[in-house]
Amino acid sequence: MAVTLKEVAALAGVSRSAVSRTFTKGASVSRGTREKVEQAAQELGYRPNVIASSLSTGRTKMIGLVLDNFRNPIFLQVFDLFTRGLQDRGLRPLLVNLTGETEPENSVQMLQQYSVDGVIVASSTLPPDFAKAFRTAGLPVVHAFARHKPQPEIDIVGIDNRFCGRLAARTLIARGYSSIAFMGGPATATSTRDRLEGFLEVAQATPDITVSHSFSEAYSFRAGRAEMTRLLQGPRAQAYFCGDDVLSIGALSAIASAGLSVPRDIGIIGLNDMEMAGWENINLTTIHQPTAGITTAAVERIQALLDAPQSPPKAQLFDCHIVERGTLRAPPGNDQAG
Amino acid sequence: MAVTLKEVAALAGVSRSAVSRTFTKGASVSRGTREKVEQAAQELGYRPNVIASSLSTGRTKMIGLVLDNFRNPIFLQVFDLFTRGLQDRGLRPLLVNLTGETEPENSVQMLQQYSVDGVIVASSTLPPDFAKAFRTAGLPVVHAFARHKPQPEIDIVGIDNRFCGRLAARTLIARGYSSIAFMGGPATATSTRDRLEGFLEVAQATPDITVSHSFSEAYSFRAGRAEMTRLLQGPRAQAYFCGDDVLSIGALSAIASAGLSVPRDIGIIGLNDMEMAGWENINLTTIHQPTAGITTAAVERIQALLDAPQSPPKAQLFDCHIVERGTLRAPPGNDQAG
DNA sequence: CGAGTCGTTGCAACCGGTTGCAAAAAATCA
DNA sequence: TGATTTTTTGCAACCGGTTGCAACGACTCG
Repeated sequence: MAVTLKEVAALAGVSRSAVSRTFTKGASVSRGTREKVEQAAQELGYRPNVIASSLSTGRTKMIGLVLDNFRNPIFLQVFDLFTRGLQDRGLRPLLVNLTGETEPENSVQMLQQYSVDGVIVASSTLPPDFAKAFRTAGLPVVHAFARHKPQPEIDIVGIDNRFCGRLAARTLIARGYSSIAFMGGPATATSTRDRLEGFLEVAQATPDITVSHSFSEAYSFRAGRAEMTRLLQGPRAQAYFCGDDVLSIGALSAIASAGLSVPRDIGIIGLNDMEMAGWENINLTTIHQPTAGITTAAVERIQALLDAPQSPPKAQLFDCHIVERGTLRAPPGNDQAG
Repeated sequence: MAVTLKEVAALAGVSRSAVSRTFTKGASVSRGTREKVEQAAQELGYRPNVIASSLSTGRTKMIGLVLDNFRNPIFLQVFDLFTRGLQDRGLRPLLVNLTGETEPENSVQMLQQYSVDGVIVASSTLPPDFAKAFRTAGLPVVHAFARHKPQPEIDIVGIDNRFCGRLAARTLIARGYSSIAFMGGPATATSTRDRLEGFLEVAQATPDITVSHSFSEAYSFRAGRAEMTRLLQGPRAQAYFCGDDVLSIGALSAIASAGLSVPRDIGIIGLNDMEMAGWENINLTTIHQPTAGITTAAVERIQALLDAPQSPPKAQLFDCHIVERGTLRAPPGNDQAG
């Protein structure tokens, strides 16, 4: 159906090699030949077939994009950033939806069958070994939103979740909350475990602070609402660090349903700073995760790996900071003028 | 790097054809040969390379998935459904992010270069001709969330937006609102234009009803909030049909910021029934769009087209219905018991 | 036991490109 | 101008598979 190199060669009156060379940059073609070929190609509407050329070159310019979270709206943005970032560099995302799957083997085989040049795993919940399976199979891989490790076995880019946990605890304590809690995502998620660790580290090192924690079933509204509803039935903390924004929003709705008010009765701080957190009817104080920086870095890193597959893995960490909105009370001694 | 057919053939002591045939269902191989080959393949960890085989078979099992909206959370669900639907049928989504792009040519060429077997365009805002470009180029295509047409030139699956407009108008009128308005998405979106038409059709045909309309800049929270803020500065309608849920949520936040209450002061009805609409702190009355049904139908249709590329295009329409929540007042004469 | 069937197998060509190599053509130099 | 170097070009093999075809062997049947 599509026009092939052979037809172009015939029309231009040159060999197939000549046509191939005009479309391979850096190859040696004379001005005259190039013009004849370009003319013929133009006329026939010829475009070289990437798939066919990949057989000899070993490059498909396809990148496997592996995702396992399609519930959290933040991933829509992640999606957008990844697909555009790849496209802008002439790479094509071949998608793998991992929902429910935890064994890497299937994905590895599938992506190998399609000869992708590399793989980006975007998930904060997958176990650290997951991405390693791609590397073991010989595929360049970078794990975005990964758990931090000083000497990683594969390339990772993300945030320091323990730091975020500490930041949250310090912030709550500085606001004068003396009874604080962490309401995490799923107990199995590495991101949640790390955030908890950092949170406890600071809380337990500070005198006169009561700290507790619990987990939700998923990083989702429903899970957050359910967990906060449950928490409100017992003795409650003064402020909660929720493992994620969407979880926070679920918690906020549970609090509202219980007839309580934020930040008057309870303080909430989230993590991610997703777009919704800034919506006026949500107005969530949260820790900003630089999604754009992370995705860009991941794309750049995978591209670098294509050229130098053997370069030693490194970890790239991005800074997080508090975005002040309306779900925490002001620091004590701070006159709430206005 | 990866194991090839040749190596398996060598280890099994058979010809390359024999190996190929054991992995091609329907091909003729004796029991003995098959066993030898399977044994060898197992041992080496061989998987046939789809890319290579596509050269002869003309099938890559890749489907181009073309999207242009990465702001509206409903598309995260659409994404999930499409990628899983395709995967479940052994197809692979190759993603095209169309943000900002309106010319189909680039996407057509790109997807042709990758020899995708078919294309799914998922957008309610693209002009009807967009998807046609793929068909013209010889690629099977189905347009999901497309504008309805009785005799389409390409396969479409979606909802009847004019019907939804009429349904919204009838609902508002039945609730006793006498001054109603449509707050649409972008004026260029076909979905918005059609919803408006249906809305006006009913409103104008009903005596003693005042009707008006306006457009937002995009299907987004910010656009909805901005437009409703603007509307509240003039004489306002009693109830608004917003072109989309996320737009409705923006409108709700503007209304709250203005110190007004829903549904007491203003009624709102949305469209989509995205997950968030059901969140207790949003609780939006809306028209349900059967996203799952649409995506499933689109995937099934594209698969059918792979086998019968010449089958005449058809339009598949899905029914919509009202989901009653808390942003419209009860019908008049209906005692609000409870 | 020989002829006729039928399922199995390998050869070789092909899918749409790329690329090493050697021959041909063009450019450079003496 | 002829010899030498450099550039351009086509041939042919290859990337990893598939498939038409003819040869082969086993099996059936008369």
